[in-house]
Amino acid sequence: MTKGHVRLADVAKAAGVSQGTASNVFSRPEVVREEVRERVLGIARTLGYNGPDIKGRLLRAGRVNAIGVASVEPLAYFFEDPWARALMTKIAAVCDATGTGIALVSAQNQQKLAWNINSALVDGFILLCVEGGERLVELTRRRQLPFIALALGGADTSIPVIGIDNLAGAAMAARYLADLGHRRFAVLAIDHFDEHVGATGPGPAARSLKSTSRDRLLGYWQTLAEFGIERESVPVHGTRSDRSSVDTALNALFAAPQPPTAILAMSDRIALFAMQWLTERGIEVPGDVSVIGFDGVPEAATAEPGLTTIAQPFDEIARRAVSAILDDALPDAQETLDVTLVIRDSTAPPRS
Amino acid sequence: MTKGHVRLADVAKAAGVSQGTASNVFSRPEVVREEVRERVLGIARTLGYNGPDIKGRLLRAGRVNAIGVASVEPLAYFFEDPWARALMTKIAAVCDATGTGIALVSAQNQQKLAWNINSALVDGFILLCVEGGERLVELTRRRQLPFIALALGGADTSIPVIGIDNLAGAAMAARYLADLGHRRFAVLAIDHFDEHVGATGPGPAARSLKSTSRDRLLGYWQTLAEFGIERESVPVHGTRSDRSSVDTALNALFAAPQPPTAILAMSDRIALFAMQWLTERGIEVPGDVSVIGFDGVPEAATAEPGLTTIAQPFDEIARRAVSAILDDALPDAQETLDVTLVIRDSTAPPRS
DNA sequence: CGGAAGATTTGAACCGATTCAAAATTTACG
DNA sequence: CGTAAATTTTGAATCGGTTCAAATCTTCCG
Repeated sequence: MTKGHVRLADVAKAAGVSQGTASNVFSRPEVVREEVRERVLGIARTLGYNGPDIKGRLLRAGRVNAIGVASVEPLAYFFEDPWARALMTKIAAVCDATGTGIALVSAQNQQKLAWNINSALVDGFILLCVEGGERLVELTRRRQLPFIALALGGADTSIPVIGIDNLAGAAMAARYLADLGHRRFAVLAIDHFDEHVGATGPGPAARSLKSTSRDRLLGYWQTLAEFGIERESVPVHGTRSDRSSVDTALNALFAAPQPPTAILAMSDRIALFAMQWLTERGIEVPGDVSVIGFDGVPEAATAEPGLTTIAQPFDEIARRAVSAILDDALPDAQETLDVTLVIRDSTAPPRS
Repeated sequence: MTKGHVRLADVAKAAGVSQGTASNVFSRPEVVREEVRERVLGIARTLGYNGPDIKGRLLRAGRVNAIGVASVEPLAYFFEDPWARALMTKIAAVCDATGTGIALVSAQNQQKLAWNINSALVDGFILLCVEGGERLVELTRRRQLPFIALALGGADTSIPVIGIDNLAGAAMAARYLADLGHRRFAVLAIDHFDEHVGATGPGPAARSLKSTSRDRLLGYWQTLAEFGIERESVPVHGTRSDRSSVDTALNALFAAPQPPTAILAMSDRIALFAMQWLTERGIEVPGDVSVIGFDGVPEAATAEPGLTTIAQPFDEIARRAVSAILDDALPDAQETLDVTLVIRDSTAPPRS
């Protein structure tokens, strides 16, 4: 057999045509005389040449036809986290329609992440900025490729961002429960803080938070205030978005003399963990306690009971993000999309 | 500012060194005299050059440091299907540890798929062969990169495959239920057939099936035979692995005069749909009907009740698959891994 | 001071294709 | 048949780096 690799040049020589013609046979066949085309293709087959190597083409064309989705979380995050999954599903659908590939970029540590971002073969990046978003943006910027950040709050308007109206969404959630008659609330936050914020008052909380959770918290507070509920009376517990930290928070919450009748969870993931905890302890949802989530992931719909939540327009986010990269249509300003309240069975008026 | 792009050559010229030295500054800094290195780096910064472009390096090095995971399903499949997700989670973990990227390859139609496989910038492929596996293998083969097929049954031993012992797994499932005392079984298959196989007898079923479902079916049959249960008496219903086709199958099944007391589902996904259907109709699991799945996806553990199932060693599969690509350690023969029975709460003795 | 050994730097080839102006060939037509 | 127009083919440049043998520069030592 042929040792080494067969290159286009080899085929061209063997077929007795110029490399330019050989190239055309594969990439613009209509321009080559049929007879020649057949011959070249024949020779190619004989030599075991299977069309142009993508690497050469790429170098020349400069376009990869793939977009990178990056996050500071480990790679498995894309498949494990409900929010990431919901988003990726939609992004995947859009990419599928346009014939674009998806490259997952991530790494355990910052250094590896930097390397991975620099060496990812993509035409641009979609950044999942759950945490440490600024750092991710910083790394990506260097790459000098189009990118768009998701879920990144922040003052820096030079960063193209597609976000959602966290403040309004949280307000909607709080208002819905307050309208149902609830007055004793508790918040389960996305971020983790060392002290239980509920105990230390609202000051440090607002300061130490990432913008997503800050806005959601503000939205809750703002609306509850309208109902005469003061910040200080609403315990806020940080979590790590995993089962055990949610359990810890709930243990503390329900050990108190006046446990909440309504739980404002900053994500569906946390809300679902909370529902599990409650159900396992015989606390009825929504009978004893109402739970409302945030995000609108598919799992919220199939949970038992169905989780009332604030739904993000994943479709729209995905569509805009992909088009921002592919059509180089980066938004001028930071785009903020609206969220909607989806009412299911995890919320009801408090037991009187 | 600099118009166009800054190339390594530009930096070299501006710094008054050869391109070779400039290259070394970035890729093998220890070989360049410190003074020169500093100067070149300084110039680079001034010019806005952020290190070697990956495309050039790639062309030369030939290695991408990414593996492709391909499937004939749409791209969203990777994030939506529980089995794919479970596998991807593990693959992602392994890749994370080795600093390898993941590129998702897939397409709506065969033609696009071929194109996508050919143009994916990867060092090798892991093939998720749920359906149409042979075609996928065929396409990938042309690419002349290392690849390994998962879940591909078949006689062709020239294809490197990591599989599981479907026959033994199915046998284990059937035996467990039969030992519990069940005698009236029904099978929910992964494949879809036009006619309900149960009605037409076992012949066509075995013939028309993909190897995975064929082996599982054979495993069921084989073991049930030991308990004196004949093939003909076990209805086998095809599904499309979606809610509605499972519903259809169950409707037919439970409309019969003697509905089954035990359901052998060929995947957890199907089993979970079945449990939902049963629960919604007030049929108790495992009180009235026992359900056993196959695969061992995470969702099986958190379902209510927990789903008894045959667990695949996802960890091991992922580890071997990735290493097969990265270390070019393609298995000589087809590897078959063992599965294990995981007993949860969806199975119990039949109501006497 | 001469020369060997070691440390740096150079320059050109190479990776595998695409592209395009110019040359060669074919076709069309008076 | 001659020539203009249209169609094909050619050849060399280019994409943006890496690599390595050879050339040059430093050190070190007798």
